[in-house]
Parts: sequence; structure tokens; C-alpha cells
Amino acid sequence: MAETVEIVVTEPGDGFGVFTDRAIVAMRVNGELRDLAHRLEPGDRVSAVAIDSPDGLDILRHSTAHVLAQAVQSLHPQATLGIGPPVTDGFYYDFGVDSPFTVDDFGPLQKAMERIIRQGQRFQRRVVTEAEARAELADEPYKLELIGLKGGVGDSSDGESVEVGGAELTIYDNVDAKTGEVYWKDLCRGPHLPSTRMIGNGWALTRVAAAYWRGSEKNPQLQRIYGTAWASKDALREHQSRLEEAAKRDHRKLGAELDLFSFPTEIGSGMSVWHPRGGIVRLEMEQHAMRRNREAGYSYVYTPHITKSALFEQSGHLTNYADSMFPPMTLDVVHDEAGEVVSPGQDYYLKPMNCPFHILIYRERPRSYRELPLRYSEFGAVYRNEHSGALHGLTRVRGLTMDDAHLFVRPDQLEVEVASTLELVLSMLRDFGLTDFYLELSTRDDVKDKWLGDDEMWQTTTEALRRVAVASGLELVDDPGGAAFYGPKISVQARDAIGRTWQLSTVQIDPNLPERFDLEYTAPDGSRQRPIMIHRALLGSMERFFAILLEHYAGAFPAWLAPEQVVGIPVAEEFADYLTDVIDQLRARGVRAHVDDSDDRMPKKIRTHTKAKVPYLLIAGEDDRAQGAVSFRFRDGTQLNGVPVADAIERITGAIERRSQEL
RNA sequence: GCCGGCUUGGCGCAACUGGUAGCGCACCCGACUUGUAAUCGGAAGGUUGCGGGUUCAAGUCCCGCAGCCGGCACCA
Repeated sequence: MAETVEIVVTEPGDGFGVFTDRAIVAMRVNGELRDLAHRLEPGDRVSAVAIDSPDGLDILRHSTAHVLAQAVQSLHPQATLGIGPPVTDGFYYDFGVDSPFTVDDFGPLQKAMERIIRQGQRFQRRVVTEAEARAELADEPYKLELIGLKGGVGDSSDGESVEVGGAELTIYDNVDAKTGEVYWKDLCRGPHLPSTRMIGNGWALTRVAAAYWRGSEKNPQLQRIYGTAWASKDALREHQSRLEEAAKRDHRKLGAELDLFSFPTEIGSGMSVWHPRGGIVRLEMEQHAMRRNREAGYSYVYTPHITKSALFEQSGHLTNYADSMFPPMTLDVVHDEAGEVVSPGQDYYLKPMNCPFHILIYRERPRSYRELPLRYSEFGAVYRNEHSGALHGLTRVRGLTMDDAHLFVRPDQLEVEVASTLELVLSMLRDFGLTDFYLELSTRDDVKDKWLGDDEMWQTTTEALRRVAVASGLELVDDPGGAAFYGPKISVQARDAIGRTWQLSTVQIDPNLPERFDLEYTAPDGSRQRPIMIHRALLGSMERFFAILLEHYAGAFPAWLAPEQVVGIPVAEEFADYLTDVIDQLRARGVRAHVDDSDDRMPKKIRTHTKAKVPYLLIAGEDDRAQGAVSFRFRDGTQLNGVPVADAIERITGAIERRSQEL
């Protein structure tokens, strides 16, 4: 938009003088976002911020949050203010209130907001001293706390900075455009729209929730109201239909509709069972991953689901993650006749990670430098006692199967090995139909005490990862402070069919576990050296990856993954035998196919199997039989009629082999 | 784990301010079956998530628990 055009100011004035277009709601002055009312001096370089630009939408959403807060305090005078920043697609505002809001409060609140918006109140910026701010906001304990924090908070991605992030403390007054009467005020950095009227009607309140004050569970919970706001009613509608589209793809809904998996309450929260139709998809996925891994030089290993506590003590998991491990079961306790404990027995834990087991395989005998790199892979079932509120369909569960691998490498092999691992990962994700990626490099930050290992290790491994990431040619996003405590990692983020991003594979450097387990190999000079480990979760967990694919495809898997690949539908009973012969030929080629010989009539059968998202319906009637052909009907309703049987079989098996959606 | 909401046959839903559960689809049975998203008829199926309580009477009101949903916190 026009935002990029920079104008040099020649006369004193303000943004209203420079920008007359009503769609311009703010401006950048010498790089800083400002209200249009900001005083401009000759020499200032200014550019326009349109309401539908990313900056403009943030401002619109932030201003809408203010209107919400004003409405809340008009209806609930005792409510105190937390923070109210813009977020992706909308905004929220946190309130301290005695009783939580419910959606029933939305009606009155939205009415009050509409009144404020129609009234056309001006947002008026005012610089205040800390003492003035404290006096004016004496009844706002959370705001006072933020004033106290000012200076300590510099991170602009932090919601708090919306209130006090600027160089000076500012209060925005909402004033009557004609009389100047002040209706409401809020501690805020701004900028804001010139007038509440510009919020228009492209907004809605969406949900209520509790949120810990300043993001810590040690703090009280405030009541958060979420809303969405757009530059126009049409943009709002588009946003709402995107949400509806996402809801239709929800893997929990599709999982039940397509009979793929379920979560019987008898088993417990976060534990999935896989029905035959889901099981076959998962089996295809696992077999493909296994084949690719073996071609890339991975070995497959198998390890148990439980272990004595000592293993996780040595690995450090019990000290770091005991809270999210299932509690131990104590075995082999021995009592004497008097009931006294003679032997305390052993604690066994369900495993939350596979790495220590793979390490034990490595350590089973002395290793030569010639053996490295060693690549151990396993579909390892692990159990994590996730908080009940964290559980979510297949994407956050308590029992999961990791497509896990651990590589033991010499330091001189590290970079090459990371590069080939990344290559394998991306290639395999493409096999599954994901094609739009970017990388994230998680590194250590300056926080002391959090990180293990010396600076040199961090520097060399981080640099190696960065070189590999850059060489991939993919977009690279830095994630400072996101590393595990023992080493940096690269993660692959994938965008799905409707533009959502998911963190998938991770490649993580770990010098720590080899240290803890005293792993060694014998170098060419006969000395004992320590290998480095690379943790590589290819698809993450099979459960989560399955869920992501299910949503990506909206249930319409490509033929190689589809639970049922072909269903034969005779036009009438008479043609069932002819079709059965065709379907039998497909089955002989390994295609999952059957003839629907039920009593339903043909259109009903088409409806049934189209809803089940079967990729290929083969239809045969008199015309087809007469010419030794079949007719295709695809999921989108298109047809391909009169295809000779041999052709049809080749095209179907070919599409399956190519892992293609296209025939 | 925290806050709020929800929970009615397999699935999707209905039952006014409390008056003793109804519909569609699916399942089962019967008939029907000629070209691309629902043939017709019939039968069966629920002590309304679980446990307490209030009431002459509870799917509806109250309490506890469980599960799910939306957030927050957490996510090796």
C-alpha cells in the first residue's frame, strides 16, 4: 500500500494535514508509529499507515480493545484493567472482576461498544509523569504494577509493552469529539485510531477465558475477553468463514466421522485407540517412514516401555521432568514374617523419552570411530502425564508414539550429519504432501544458569546448525533462548493447506547425555573420545503428525494413504459380477478396494462413499460392460467415463505408487 | 493444574418459566434396483455422564465427581 512511500515534511503540522485519505489511520514518523495528531516538524520523514495494513490492523485492534475496556467499566464499574494488546486476527483485554464474564455478557457489552463507536470519541494522547500516572490510576492496581515495571520491560513482543513500552509514560483519553469531555482513559503507549468511529462494524467479541496476570501461574487469574476486528465487515466475514473451514477440518471431528480413532473414557484422558480405518493410514505412514529411514542408513531398534528409576536419574529426566512423568510403580518389595521391609524393591517408570534406551544399546560394547555415525531409530511409545487442561485431541496426548531417532556422531561428522538429516526430513515431509516450510534455529540467550556446557560448544554447534540451515535455502527464523538446556536445535515448521503453521521435525544437538552416560569411541590414535548425539524426531509423534495430515487434507487423503482406495458401484445389481472382477484385479495388486453390493441404490452409494472421502469410485453399467471399461467418479464430483479396465487399473496403481492426489 | 462453558439413544439435534423423553441419519427387517450426493415401508434402540440432594414431581433446580470444549499456565 501507500505506506511505503515516504514524504519529507516541509512545514510544521500534523498527520491530518499530510494524509487526507480516510483509510490512513496512523503514520510512521522517522520510523516510529505515531498518531495522526502527532506534531510534525520540517525534516520529519513520514509514511502513511492504512487501516488494512498489518500495522493498521494492529492499531485498529488495539483501539477496539480500548473500546471494550471502556464498555466493561461502564457496565461493571468495579472491574480493574489488566492489559489489552492486539493479537493475531484480533485483540483481548484482561480485567480484574469478582465474578467471571460469560458469553451472556457479550450482548450488553457489544451494545455498549457500538454506542461508543458511533459516538466517534477521539483518542487523545497525553504525556504524564510517573507521579501523575500513579495519582490518576490509583484505583487500577495492575496498571500501577506496570508503571513500577517500566524500564525493566523492553521486549516489544510482550503484551505489557503495549501499555508502558515507550520512552515516556502516556495516557490516552477518550474524549467527546465536540465538547472535549473525557469519557474514559487508559495507560497506553499507542498509537490509536483518530476516532472510535473508524472501528466500523468489522469486529466481534469472540470468547471469554481466564488468564494469569503477567503470564505466571503464581499470579491471580484475570478474566480475559477476546475479540476480532477487521477493516471491514466483509473482511470480518472472510475471517469467520476461515474459522468455519478450520472447524470442518478439525481432526477430532473428522476422526469420529470417518471412524479413524477414538478416546474411550474407560482408558483415560489422552489415550487414543485406532480403529481399522485409522490404523491402516497410520500403518502406511509408518511403513513409508521406516523405508525412507532404512534407505538413509538408519537401523531399527526396539526398547521396553518401562524402566528402573536409575536410568532416568542418570539421564536427568527425573530431576527435570518428574512432574510430567507418570508416578512410579514399586516392584519386588520384600517383607519378613513380622511385616518389616527387608528389601525396599525397585521403582519403575513409564518412559517419557526413548534416548536413554538407545544410549544403552550404544554402550553395550566398545565403539570404534569407524562405526560412526550410528543411527538408531524406533517407533517408541512414550507416556507423559500432561496436565488435564493441556490435552487436545491427538495433538497433545498422554500416550504417544515418537518417530524417534538418535545419531551418535564424531564431532567432525556433526555438520554433514545434520545436513543430511535435514535433507531427509524435508524430503519425507514432501512425500506426505507438505511442501511449504521454513526453519527455526533455537539458540541459547544470555540468561545465566539455564544452560549446560561451555561457551565454545554452544558457539561451534550453533554455527554448524546455522550453516546447514542457511544452505538449505529455506526461510530461517531465529528463536533466541528457545534451545534445550543442553544444546541448540533446528526445527522445521510446515504450513498446511489453509495456511496454519505447525512445528514438525526437530534436529537437536546434545553433548550432555553422552557426558552423563560416559559414552566413548576409540579414535584412530587409540584415544577415547566422546561422541555427540543428535536427537531427531522426524514427524514428531505419529499421533500429532496424523492429526496434522488429516486436517491438511480435510480427511481426503491421497490414495496411497486413504483407508479405502477404491469402491466399486454397479449401476444395477446385474453389473455387480462384472465390477467384482475388476475390483478383484485391483485387490490382487494390493489396492484396498471392495464392491458396494448393498441394497442401496446407486446415487445413495455414491453419496455414502463420497462422504467417506474414498478417492476413486468405479462405476459400471451396460455401457461400460459392453466396451470392457469402467467409469471413474472422483471426490470432487468430476467423472472420467469409459476407461478400459486395464488402463483404469494401471492409473490407480500408478497414482498410489506416485503418492499422488492426481490419477 | 487454574478459570469458564458444556454433557439427552452410535452420530447430529429437540423437549416453554420443574409435570414423568421426541426427530433426522446410521443400525436391523422387508420390498425396490439401468448411469453419478439421500427409494419406500416397518421394527428396534435412552432409568437424559456418574453420585448425592431439594420437591408431590427433576433432562430441567442445588452440591460433588468424571469427561469434553475454549482459554491460561505447561510442552524434554
